[in-house]
Amino acid sequence: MTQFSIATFNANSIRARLDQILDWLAREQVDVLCVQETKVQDPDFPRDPIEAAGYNVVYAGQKAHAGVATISKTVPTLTQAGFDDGVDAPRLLYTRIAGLNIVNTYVPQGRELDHSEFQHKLTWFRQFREWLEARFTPADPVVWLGDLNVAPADIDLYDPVGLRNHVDFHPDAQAALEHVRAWGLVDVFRQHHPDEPNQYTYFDYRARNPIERNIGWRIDHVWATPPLAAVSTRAWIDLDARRVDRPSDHTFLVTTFDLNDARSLPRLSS
DNA sequence: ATGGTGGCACCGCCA
Repeated sequence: MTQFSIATFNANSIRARLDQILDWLAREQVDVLCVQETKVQDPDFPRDPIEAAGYNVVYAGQKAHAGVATISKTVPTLTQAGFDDGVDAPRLLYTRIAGLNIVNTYVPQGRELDHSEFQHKLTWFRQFREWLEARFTPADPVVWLGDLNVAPADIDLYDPVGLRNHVDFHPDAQAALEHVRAWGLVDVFRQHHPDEPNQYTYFDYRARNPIERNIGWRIDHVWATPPLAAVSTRAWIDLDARRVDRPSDHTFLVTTFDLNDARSLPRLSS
């Protein structure tokens, strides 16, 4: 049984986390790693060391903020950065790999409820659903993953009461994310871990010992269309990859799929 | 604890 593994990681600067990423790839041997917050403009992207490690990489970035990259063992047959208007290029990177439509996104965080960036966040989700609708149907093999900057439910963060009005947990943000889900997506991590608490992908390193004190959020996600979710075999959060000497605040989130079970995967051939 | 740390910019901004 061939397992196809796809991971996501908000690096908060791919140059600062390059050693961590290369070490992790060497150990986990995933087929695809989607990276967010690369924080580097394309001419300065560290593609040589990634290719030297035996991986292909495509990327769309800008100076200092946002930016996405998709690292893969095989070369994507299709690549597109950003929405069609080209305005949001550093937040969305679409690739087609092994017949799967892989959408790597870094959703706007939103800053504060009364900030225009929060409206941008809500608009972004609506725009993203339209982007999906224009290209795919829920019968296609589509996987959407990345830093989605929303904890979908109370179980997905450490203090659902105190953080009710946080931009990553506000009902408006949850509804905007739900609007995308309702197009036809399944939370693959939750599918494998229903009702399991304390499964977090983000630990704010402004708090002291956030992992030990469980100060976490599940805001990074892997969502898939039903036929693809149906052949997912596992999903897990890799807390061990965190570096003590240079801690990242997000973790690696990994999902595997059994692509040999292709009966339910129409249009899988690339 | 309305702080805290970390990254990259440039001497503040963003998360």
